[in-house]
Amino acid sequence: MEKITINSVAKHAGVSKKTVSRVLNNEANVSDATREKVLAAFKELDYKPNPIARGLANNRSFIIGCLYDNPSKSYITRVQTGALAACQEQQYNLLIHPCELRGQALLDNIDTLLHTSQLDGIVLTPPFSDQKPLVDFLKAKKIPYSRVASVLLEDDSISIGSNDGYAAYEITKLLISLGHTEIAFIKGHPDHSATEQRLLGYKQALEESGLPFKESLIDEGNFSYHSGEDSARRILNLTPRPSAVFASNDYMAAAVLKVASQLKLSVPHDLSIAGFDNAPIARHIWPGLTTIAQPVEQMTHIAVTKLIEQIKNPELENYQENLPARLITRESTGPYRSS
Amino acid sequence: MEKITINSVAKHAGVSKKTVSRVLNNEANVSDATREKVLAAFKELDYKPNPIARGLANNRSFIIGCLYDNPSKSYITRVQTGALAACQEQQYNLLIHPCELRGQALLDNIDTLLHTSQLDGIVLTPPFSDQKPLVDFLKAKKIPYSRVASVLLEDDSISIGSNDGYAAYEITKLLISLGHTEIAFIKGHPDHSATEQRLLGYKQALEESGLPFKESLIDEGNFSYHSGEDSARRILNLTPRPSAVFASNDYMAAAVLKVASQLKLSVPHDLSIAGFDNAPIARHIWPGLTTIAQPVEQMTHIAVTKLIEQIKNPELENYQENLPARLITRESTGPYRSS
DNA sequence: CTGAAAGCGCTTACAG
DNA sequence: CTGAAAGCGCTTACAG
Repeated sequence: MEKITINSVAKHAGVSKKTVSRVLNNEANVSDATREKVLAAFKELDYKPNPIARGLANNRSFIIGCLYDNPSKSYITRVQTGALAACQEQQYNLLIHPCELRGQALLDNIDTLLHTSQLDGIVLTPPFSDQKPLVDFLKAKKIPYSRVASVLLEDDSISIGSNDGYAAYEITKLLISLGHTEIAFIKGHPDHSATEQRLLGYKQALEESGLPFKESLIDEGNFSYHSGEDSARRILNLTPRPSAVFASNDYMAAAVLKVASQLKLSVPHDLSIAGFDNAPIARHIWPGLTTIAQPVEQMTHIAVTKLIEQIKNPELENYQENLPARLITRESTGPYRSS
Repeated sequence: MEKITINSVAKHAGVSKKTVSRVLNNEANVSDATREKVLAAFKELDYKPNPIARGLANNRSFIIGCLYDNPSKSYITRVQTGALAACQEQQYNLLIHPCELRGQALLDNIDTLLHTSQLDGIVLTPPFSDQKPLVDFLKAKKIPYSRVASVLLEDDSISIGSNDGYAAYEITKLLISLGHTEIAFIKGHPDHSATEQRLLGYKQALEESGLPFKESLIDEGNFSYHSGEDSARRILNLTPRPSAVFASNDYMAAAVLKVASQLKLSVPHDLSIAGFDNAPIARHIWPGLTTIAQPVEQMTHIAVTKLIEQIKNPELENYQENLPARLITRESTGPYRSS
């Protein structure tokens, strides 16, 4: 069978290919009768426009790039799900680009990506979304981008956030309401702005409840399970031992649970544990983790949708939105008991 | 700044654009002197060929599609990692396409994908890689494809496998060598051919050791954590209670561990548990899971590399390879003790 | 409301 | 070994 192109359709419908193009792009200035004829031809010939030809004529690729560097597979999958849905709705393709923030020559890497894949736009996920040099680079190159981030900058870019600080505040408040006063905190990776936000929420909850902030209860993690194990060993050997631990993500919280088990501590009887992210592991371990669920898919979906809208219409003003997170209470947190 | 195209390079180097094209594609029949001149021009102008224009002229997109439908995020990520690496090595882009095997009109979905994204080829991961109708469809459409699969068909397609049956045999043998005779088995999702392969390996190990195969010890799962919980509740209430459980993947094995904890059974003292896949959860829970590690990234890498080679040279004969899996022993398995 | 021309940045024949 | 022409399947000006 021969190839069905815009020319076949034009011939079949008895119009010029420019007219076919108009119908294809939903342009005005086509009479209803003509439009009908062309649409009928589309159906009869089972015509599918060639996006490559379209791209060349338009100087567009209809491809959005998605940048990430995250140890959590479930987070990545959620980002992809949201981005993919938005792309499909608008007939765009999604190109995934995992890469290391700390890798050499990030900007070179991105520059090459932009050229070789001819991206029309790029969506930045944490920690890239908080990288000033990267954002400036894209701005200078005039590449449309949008950010899925934990902080809304006073930037003029498209950013979709979720209030990490407030969520951390809420979960700390929960621990306090259960009677805990010695609450350890495990920090995340310093490259992520969420790390600082979550710590701020923790501090604020303590302060509001009149509890002292103790530097000795703060431990450095980096979001990995392994770092959580190390932190847990240090924290659970403190005297007095904290009665609760709030880890900045669920992997580290799961590691705390493991170390607690090894130390024969019963959770939540001897120790309450809270995490962040609602990763699958939060419900795959026992006891399940009390944690924070963010609407990651939805955030990414909006970020990509707005990005494509801006690509189609560069005049569009920028868009910022903060979506709410949700506290999920499971079995890993319980009332304080003196030991 | 103006755009650098093949014309700019041709002018700069003082040759025709056809000659530039030859250098670009590493074709023969270019004098060394000319080649040098052109290469120098590439550098001086920082020329990057436009893949879209190339694609249109070639009737190629330089895009490979990756099809998957898998509940395990870590598996998906591993597949993507391998596929992405292979694509980048050969200057291809990767398009991810999660979709439901059981969804309505799979073939329509794929047909649309092929057209709207202009894929040059497609890599099938389980369970798609075992779908005869899908494979036949691609063959009829003459779309190059390759399979990452648990079974090598006597098919003429590119397939990269790993011997699931043998791995399941090995892990069952391990349990038997530890003294277990009542070993329950939780099956995976029926759509995956791995499900049957793993059961076969289990059976073979029993048989070889002179142990009877008991239908009552086999439970239906579907690879999800939830199904593992259900199976575990049934299995751990059997009389006599099995002293070991081999679950067809790690999520179900983790669920068995959870149910065992709830029933106050100590692992591995009262119950040994083995999984499959070496998912992150296998080392994130305590005790860690004895399991099987397959070289998923490597399998996918080879599958995509061979696919692209075949796209570039359709004369190439098909390629089949089986990679070995590896048994990983952790704390969840131990010697049999009578209760 | 409709169309003929030129062009997007490359490559495939075809000449020489 | 090198190049001028035509074309890939669309779209953007420009006319009418």
